[in-house]
Amino acid sequence: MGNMNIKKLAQELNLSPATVSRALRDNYQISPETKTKVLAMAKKLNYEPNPFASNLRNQKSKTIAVIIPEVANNFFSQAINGIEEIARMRDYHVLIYQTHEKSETEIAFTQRLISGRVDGILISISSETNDNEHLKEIIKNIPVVFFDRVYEDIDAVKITTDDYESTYNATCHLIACGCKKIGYLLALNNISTGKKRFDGYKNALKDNEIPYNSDLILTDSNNDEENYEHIKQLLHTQKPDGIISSVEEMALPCYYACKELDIRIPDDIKIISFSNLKTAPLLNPSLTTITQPAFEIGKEAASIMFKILDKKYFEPNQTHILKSTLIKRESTSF
Amino acid sequence: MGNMNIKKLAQELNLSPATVSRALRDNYQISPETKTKVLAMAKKLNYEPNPFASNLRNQKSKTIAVIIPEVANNFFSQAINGIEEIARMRDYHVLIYQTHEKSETEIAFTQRLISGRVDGILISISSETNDNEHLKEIIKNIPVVFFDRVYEDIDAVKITTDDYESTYNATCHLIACGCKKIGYLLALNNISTGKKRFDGYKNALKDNEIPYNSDLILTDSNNDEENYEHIKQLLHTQKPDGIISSVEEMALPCYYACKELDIRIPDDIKIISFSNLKTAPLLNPSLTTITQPAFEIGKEAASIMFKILDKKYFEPNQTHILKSTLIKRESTSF
DNA sequence: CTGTTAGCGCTTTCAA
DNA sequence: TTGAAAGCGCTAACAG
Repeated sequence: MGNMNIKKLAQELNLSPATVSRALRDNYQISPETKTKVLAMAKKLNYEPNPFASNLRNQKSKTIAVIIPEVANNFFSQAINGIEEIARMRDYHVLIYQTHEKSETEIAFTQRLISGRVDGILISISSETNDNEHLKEIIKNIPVVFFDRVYEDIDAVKITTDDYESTYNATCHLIACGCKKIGYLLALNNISTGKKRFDGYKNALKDNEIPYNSDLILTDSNNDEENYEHIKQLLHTQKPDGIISSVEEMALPCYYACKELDIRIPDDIKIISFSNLKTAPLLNPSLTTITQPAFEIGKEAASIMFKILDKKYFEPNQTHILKSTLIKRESTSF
Repeated sequence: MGNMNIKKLAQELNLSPATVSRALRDNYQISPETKTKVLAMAKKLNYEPNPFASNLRNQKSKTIAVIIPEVANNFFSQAINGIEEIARMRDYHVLIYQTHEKSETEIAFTQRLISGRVDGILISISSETNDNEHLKEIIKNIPVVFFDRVYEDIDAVKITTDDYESTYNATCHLIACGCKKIGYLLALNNISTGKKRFDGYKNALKDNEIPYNSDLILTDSNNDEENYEHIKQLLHTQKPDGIISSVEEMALPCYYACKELDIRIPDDIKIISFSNLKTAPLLNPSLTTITQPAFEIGKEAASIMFKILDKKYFEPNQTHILKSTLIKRESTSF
């Protein structure tokens, strides 16, 4: 029977399209009888309004975009879960874009979105990024909420966790456990998220009067094998008795390397990592983690986006900070 | 400067909107000089065509929908990764919908999509589902590709893995390792995916002349705590020497239960599970897994969708089967 | 309470 | 090679 549309539906009912439109949108001007008739016929004929026509007419899309580095990541997939949950409650649609950490891809996506395809953008920036002119531009036209990985120098709402405190506390914890030579696996060091985490580590050392030693710092090389070799080297040559890993992706090869080098965790070395790995307690031994409330961050970011869209949000540049949890595992006993 | 549109852009260039439109779409009728002028101005003014206007006009959306049970799942997040990769190459947009295993939600989503909001739908069905009239309906209007979790009785393209062979081989492997009493953690038993996996187990037993014992079968109860208690009970009362888990979500509590009950893996019991957990080799001991090529399934599903959209696909009801891998871990030695 | 009409921004005949 | 005009399906003014 081809595609249904409001005109055909109106004909079927001997009404004008306008009346049908109003009835479907539960407009107060329409008589109850007409409404029920229209609704019944719409259901019977399986009518769904064409969203592009409405979007074009209304200049809004009932859609939000989520730009993230990677879906297949324990943090981001949980965050999407939270975002989608809120969006569904509002009958909004969710578009997903992965940058794979490439600044170029991020720019291309944001550029495409200035067309009005979405009512708002939730973004967690790529680690490669440093130039953010594209976002400063787009922010003038579309509401943007940053989450987890944010630009410090952009005026916008930001949802993060307490990156600085997390590593500060974790480092202090290791020191309290007797560690004297704590290595740091550094990632995201181009962006504030990574810088804050690193600062937390450095300041914890300073406050505990442990000298900072750059030989104990290993920077992510964005190449799995290379990374693994570097980690092995660090463990072998420096023999740290503690490790703080700023991302899960570096903690895991560190685990492998310890196995290969016969370094016992936690006796020879204690490892704490940012991680949202659900099986952390099952690892051998358990991974002590700084766990971010990923799901809640997603929900919070989406909720605030809807407040903005509803014009019910009045603190345009506020940063909301949710707390991460340092999860110590019984089985690892630290 | 408000929102740019093709009319303003045309004015700026002293051309008609029609010409500008053609130039932007690289129409052969337009002179090269005009094209370069138009392109330059479009870039300068940050012009992006309004997608809703084009979609309305062209009756297509450059968007595909992905309907899945859950994003925060190792299999599905990797599959999305594959889908998004292919979509990006074609400048397509990807909408994500999570059913959370609820049939009702699945129906609501598909219903909303008959409006033409998307050019195609990739779906992995919810485990709760049994009625699929909604999909039979929608399939008449929009191309649908099923992946991983499919309806057997719907005529459509399907991408799956070799569910039957996977559990058949895994079970044979356990038997070859000396297991005589193999339990089965049953999930997805309403849908063909789960049924095939279960059949593989049962037939492997039969072919090895091991009697089927329903006391060794534990059905997923959709409640984490309840599940955990049931698993503990199974382990305690039946004392199986092997376990096949049809989903990762049941293998992990089984691991916990073994720890609690002091059952040694793999000495007392050997566990094999469907799983796309990247850290499986780091578990204590390593989890032997049936690992599905999640990323490749996503890519394959998306590729075939685009062939369909390009009218270059001519086997409407074909099922494509990708092979899973039984990954044995050295450290577990089985 | 309902109908007529115009227009959202784009593309595509048809005409020049 | 370019322009004028119509229309995709919907909704909001305006009119009755």
